[in-house]
Amino acid sequence: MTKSISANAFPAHEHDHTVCIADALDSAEQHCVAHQLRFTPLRRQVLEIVWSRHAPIGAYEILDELRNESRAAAPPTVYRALEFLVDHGFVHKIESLNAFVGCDRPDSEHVGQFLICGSCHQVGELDDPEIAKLIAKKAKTVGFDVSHQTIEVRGVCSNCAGENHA
Amino acid sequence: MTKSISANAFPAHEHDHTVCIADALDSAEQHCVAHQLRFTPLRRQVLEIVWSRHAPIGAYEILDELRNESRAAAPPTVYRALEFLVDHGFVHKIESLNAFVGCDRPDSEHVGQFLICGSCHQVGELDDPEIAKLIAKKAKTVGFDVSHQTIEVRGVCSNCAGENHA
DNA sequence: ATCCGTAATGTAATATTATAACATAAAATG
DNA sequence: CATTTTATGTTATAATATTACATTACGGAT
Repeated sequence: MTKSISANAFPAHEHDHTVCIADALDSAEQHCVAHQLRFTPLRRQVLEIVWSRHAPIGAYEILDELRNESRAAAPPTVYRALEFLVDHGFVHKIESLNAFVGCDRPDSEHVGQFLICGSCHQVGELDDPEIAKLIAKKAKTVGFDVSHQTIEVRGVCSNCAGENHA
Repeated sequence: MTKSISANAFPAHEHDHTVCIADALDSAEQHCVAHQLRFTPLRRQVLEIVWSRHAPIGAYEILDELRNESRAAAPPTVYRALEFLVDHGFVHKIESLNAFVGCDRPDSEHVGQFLICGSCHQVGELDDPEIAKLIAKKAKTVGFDVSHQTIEVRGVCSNCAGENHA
């Protein structure tokens, strides 16, 4: 069975963040061991900060958190850690927000399709091959050969839609 | 017949820019008249600059052009004109580039799907309802109600793919 | 035509996001 | 343990975008 939505997509608002953060860090660590990547303290720390927010976080917010955790840091510190995390699929950049979210599926070569809730500001991640294929196919009809897709969708998640019943 | 790709998508590299720029300005002007929008000299000038590039152009590049054309200008001048142009569909923002491209179809309520050529840096615009519908449908399966889609695709356009024959 | 209210633009300052360049430190490799 | 590479520290600056407030131009009422 292929999951078409990430495990971290719009968890119930009350869910236990500590567990999913720990899972994500473990998963990243395992992936790094398996692929001979250096999961340094800084990279782990940045990934933990990203996950802790559980919503898109800006580079300078990460920087503030690092400093709160009494780590000497400047912008390049953060951007370099993010570059590593993005390159290896532990984090995605949301272009339309200039912000970053954690991804718990570093292994799959997925094209993230992001669902950005305008109410709770959390981001769910679809990884639907049908969407990717349709786009590639349509582009091909005009002779365009696709190498990468950026898909970011605004709207309202189910948790938030359900909360207006008052 | 519904066109699924914009007239401005990847014209031959030798095409006559002056004509498409003039067409776009005329089209924008007509739209503004019809909708009681003020197509001021500044807005026209910015739109013309955007179209002249015929590829994504940054706000500060527009600013430089304005100044070249001996118009007093500061960043807000540009960003406000762009806001108007984007709001009314004369220009789209390419989020992944922090840059802007002209659109020649202000009327249609289209969700632009942008094809960004990594070689010539031009941008084609698909406006394919199937893609939009599929995304909305897939999002719905996880309870997400879509209001806006940002779709930006990297790759190589047909003109550029054909140019490597040496 | 003149006044008035609104919308657009001018202007100065500053916020936010991101990178360049070079120095230092830590780790992997032979 | 010496060497090479990779990662991080540090300073400065580039690139993108907005806030706040002053001024001007426009559109509608009289």
